[in-house]
Amino acid sequence: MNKGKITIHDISKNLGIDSSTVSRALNDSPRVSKKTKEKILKKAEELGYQRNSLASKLRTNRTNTIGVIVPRISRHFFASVISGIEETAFDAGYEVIICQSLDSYEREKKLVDTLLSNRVDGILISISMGTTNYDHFENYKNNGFPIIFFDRPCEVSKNTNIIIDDLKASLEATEHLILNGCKNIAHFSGPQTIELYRRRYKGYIAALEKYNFPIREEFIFESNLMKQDGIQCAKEILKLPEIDGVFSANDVTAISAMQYLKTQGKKLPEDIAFVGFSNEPISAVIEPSLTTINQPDFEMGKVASTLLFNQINNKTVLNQTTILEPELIIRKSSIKN
Amino acid sequence: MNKGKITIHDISKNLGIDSSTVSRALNDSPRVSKKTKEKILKKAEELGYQRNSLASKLRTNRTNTIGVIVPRISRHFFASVISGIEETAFDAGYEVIICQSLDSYEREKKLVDTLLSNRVDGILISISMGTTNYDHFENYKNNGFPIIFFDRPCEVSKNTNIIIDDLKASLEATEHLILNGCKNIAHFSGPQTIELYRRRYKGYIAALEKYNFPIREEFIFESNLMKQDGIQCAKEILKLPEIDGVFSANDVTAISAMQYLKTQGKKLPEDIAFVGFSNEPISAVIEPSLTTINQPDFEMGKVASTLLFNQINNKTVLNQTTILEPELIIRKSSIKN
DNA sequence: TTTTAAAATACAATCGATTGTATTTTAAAA
DNA sequence: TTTTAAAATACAATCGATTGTATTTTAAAA
Repeated sequence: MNKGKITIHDISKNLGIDSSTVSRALNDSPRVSKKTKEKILKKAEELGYQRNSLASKLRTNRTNTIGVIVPRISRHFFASVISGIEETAFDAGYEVIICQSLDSYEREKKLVDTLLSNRVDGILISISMGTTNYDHFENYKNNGFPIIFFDRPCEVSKNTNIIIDDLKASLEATEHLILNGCKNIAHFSGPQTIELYRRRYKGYIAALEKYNFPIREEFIFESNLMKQDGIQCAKEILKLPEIDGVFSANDVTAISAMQYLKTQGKKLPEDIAFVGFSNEPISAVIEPSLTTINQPDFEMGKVASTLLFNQINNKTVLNQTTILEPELIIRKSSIKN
Repeated sequence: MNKGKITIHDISKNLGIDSSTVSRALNDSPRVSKKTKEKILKKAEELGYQRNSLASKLRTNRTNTIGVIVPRISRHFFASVISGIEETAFDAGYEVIICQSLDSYEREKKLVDTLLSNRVDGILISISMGTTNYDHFENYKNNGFPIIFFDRPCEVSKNTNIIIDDLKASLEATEHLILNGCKNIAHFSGPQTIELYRRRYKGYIAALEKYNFPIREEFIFESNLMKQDGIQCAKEILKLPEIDGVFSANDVTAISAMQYLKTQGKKLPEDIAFVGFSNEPISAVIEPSLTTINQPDFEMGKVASTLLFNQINNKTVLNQTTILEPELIIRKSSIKN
């Protein structure tokens, strides 16, 4: 029936009140009398009026919307960051548009474009693994558009980044293996094009150096840290029987490696101890349960969004890196009795 | 510097070409000559023009955007459904706005409202656990607005629902426990206000009836199926030592119950066999690995979105339920040697 | 009761893109 | 070279809400 949506003009005509007054009434402006407001609100309800945000956003040049781009929403870490963002956003009266880049550069670029054409007030992004070119951010940053990078920072030029102290956490994780008797510790590393994995790598190296352990290139396995990469790494490890500990740059790879090694008759943690990174929910329930680094995910979301809202409202761009503290969660996979 | 965004009017003035021609050129209309198009495209690029989707959507009364509301994006099942939706949407040239209701009725209502005020062309929704009142859908449905319900259908009046065959799957799951020697099978059930959990409950009952097993009320535990509910259920089970099998309406509860029972010295599956529902990734890696029902998640997303796009474009509302086939994945938790 | 200030409401322009219609330009036909 | 049809471009209205300014109404003060 009622094909065309009800507009303020319908209410206006219906009541013989100018649409500007209707608009002000619906926005609870003090310029409209109580009596008129009530009449308008009642009629709006009656006609099933629903504000057209597109028109409102176009006119006011303010969308009260932010965009969030993460590699994948299914990752527990990102889902938690998003929860943190949404909580802050809700309180601040912002809408949140969630997007996943699936770690593809092309997709990420397209998403940034779509968000901007929808005139979001700011963007929070954890850049995709496939991204090595940052031009699509530079343009907008130069115009003072608020973009904040979290977890996986933007490496070029000055930006507002929110990261965790990967280096320190990785050093601690590796040190923990050393203190638990590991002599030959391998590292499952991610793509070195990504700053975050370089920091984790550096933490591993720093721990070895601290204890005067030799750095052995053949103990370092670089991959995309997917499930199948873990199996591949595990196979390589079996060729190097002296390896008695692994610090993996994420949980997923550690877990798939562990599962494979178990099928090959390895005893964990007795033969090989493991420490992961991220504290995926799965880590707590596998056997042996995985020692890992817990990241302050929810907090990261809150911090990132709070900073973004500040930038949006004060128009002050900080270009400053905030570092949050992660925490080593000790479980069974790293304790050789 | 360049505070105000570039519009077609800037290009228009800059080249002395009317803005309508600029608009048509940017949309590759055949009404503009090749030469003019090239000139306009070049200038647009040069000025860093970016279309204002808000204005475009307002004018055309078409947003090419759909909204998706799920209880939580972190749930593997929903993340996969979303991937399916996004794939179809991408091919069809639609934007997707992802929202999570966190199983709250209030939040869900607000999200529906926000999506509609942003004039999405249609909505895909898996209703929240907290939702028992469906008025917020009825209004819009009556106006012919395309809404499709998936996984957790809308129970009132006629709607387009896409569900899996929960009853059949639950029957199979329970039957599987019976065939593997379980004599006293408990059921962890969800809120009976939700159709989906009623169907799973019915499947459980149907299996018992098929094999002439008595239905014992004290073996049926209703909860919200969260992690802590599983522990609670496990505690109850310990008081009923005759229970030798459990069919749980989701994996999360099954897993936390299993973990608790293990700490209490129970042998799984020897003492108590388990079958879950959902095939969460975690199910494959716990010990014993959990037998469960795999739902065609990605496919559900594709089917739901395809149906939605049809409704949007043909204006034909089907009000028809599509039932997809789930699959029993047999792992170790249910096989008593 | 008249004057005046304040309160309430109306008028009109605007945000940026789109689109039906009118006008101008170009090229083909006479 | 003039006429005519087609191609290209310009004009102007519109989508729905907002907002600065102008006008009208109301209520208080004189």
